[in-house]
Amino acid sequence: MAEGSYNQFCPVAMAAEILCTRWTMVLLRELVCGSTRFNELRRGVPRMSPALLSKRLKDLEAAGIVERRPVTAEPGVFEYTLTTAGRDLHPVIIAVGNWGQKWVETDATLENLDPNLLMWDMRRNIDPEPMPKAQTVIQVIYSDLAESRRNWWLIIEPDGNVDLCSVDPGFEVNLYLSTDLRTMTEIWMGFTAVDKAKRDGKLLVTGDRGLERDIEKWLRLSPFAKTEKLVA
Amino acid sequence: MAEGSYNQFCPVAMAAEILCTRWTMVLLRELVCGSTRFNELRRGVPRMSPALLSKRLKDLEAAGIVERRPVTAEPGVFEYTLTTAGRDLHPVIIAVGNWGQKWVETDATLENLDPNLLMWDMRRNIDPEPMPKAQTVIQVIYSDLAESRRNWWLIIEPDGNVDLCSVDPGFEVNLYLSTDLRTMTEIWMGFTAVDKAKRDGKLLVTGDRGLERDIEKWLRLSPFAKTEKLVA
DNA sequence: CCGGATCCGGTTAGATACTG
DNA sequence: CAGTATCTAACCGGATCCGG
Repeated sequence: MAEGSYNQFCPVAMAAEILCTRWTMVLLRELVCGSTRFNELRRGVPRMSPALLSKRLKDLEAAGIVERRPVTAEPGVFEYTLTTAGRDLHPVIIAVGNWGQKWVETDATLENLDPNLLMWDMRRNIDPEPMPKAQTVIQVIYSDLAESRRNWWLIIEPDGNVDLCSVDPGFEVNLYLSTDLRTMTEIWMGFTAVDKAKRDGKLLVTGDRGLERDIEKWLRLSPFAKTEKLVA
Repeated sequence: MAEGSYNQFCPVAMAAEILCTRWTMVLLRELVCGSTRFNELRRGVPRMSPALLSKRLKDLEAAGIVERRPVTAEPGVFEYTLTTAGRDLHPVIIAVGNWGQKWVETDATLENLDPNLLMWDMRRNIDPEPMPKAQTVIQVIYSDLAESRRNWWLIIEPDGNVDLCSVDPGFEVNLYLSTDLRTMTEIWMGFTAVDKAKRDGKLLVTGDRGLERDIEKWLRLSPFAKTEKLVA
């Protein structure tokens, strides 16, 4: 009998033994979202110690959820990918996230503002389809933050790849979003509409008129933003 | 900022902070299944210490998932019931359980045999509808277990209420199920069919012919038994 | 009996630093 | 880049005890 076991044959308990240890669900979200490298995963779970991340990845591998493979082109570098069983956790993540969006208080959520996580999330959800077919640079300015976390650049390449920089890449900027971190997070979460933030003077959009007009097309919100919120 | 927080505004992380602490998912399963009293809950999570159960119930109450109310008829006795937010966790439990049924190895599951939990689960899933409209007593005999855990009686009252006894209640028995704990658990989990267990001589059913014939009607299996299993 | 609270020893997680 | 090592703090399990 395993050490940390609940000793219950019920599939909820058997699954919870694997899935409901500290950080595991958040780590799985990162994996489901497509992160594969150790340090890429670290960026998605910055408060998780590397030692624990390493242990959890081993546990998930032992559970048949994750596969660890050396990257042939880069010696000493490894890739963590979900197995079929791991990809099948998607409905679990969705169910947990939907419940959180619906029932966790907005105020509690907004106590955890983090520009790094927010920009990282925005980056991987940008839709390049409605963008110009040339390189496009969007600068986000959080006027309430200290210098080192204030300015962010999203660079959308013609091939649709999106890069994120926190230091000025030196390219011409096509669109500026000037706001504060809380407002941008509220928009991302679906708590506040882009139009309302603009009307309230909390979001200032300047630059290319086409990009500004299409902002609700290319700036995709959190996958859970559409879920109805039932508590304040 | 809360102590054990992941510090992530993502709804998966916010929900996981509440739901993915040790024992919580299993406790929620008990609540979803309808247990309301402290000691009734203990019976569903026997390996959880009462101190931790008490703490978790407080946490769930603070999270708006559980309501604790004194039972008016019985002073000093309390009832724990799910709020609307708590009942809305049903899809989460189902998603976790389905994943567990599909992907946790059968052998791992069957390392956690427990006649008490099994009978407790069977009790609350008996369907009285296809049963005779008189009191019906079913005795389950686990021939591989020690005396104290070998014999169990399920008593189905005419009104559909089902009682479970581990000491002989003295009633006339209408049907006997003689088997071993692993076989009965395999049947309950949907790993083995009743017919196959009978053919293999691992389950012996004697007594009322009508009850025997209808066994697959009134003996409802685990809610996850229908989920396809994809690993050995 | 019911509904916990208390104490103590072992395990787990966090912080930080360090290595190939 | 991809992790280990080490130390400390928090948490958990098990037993016991207590008031109504």
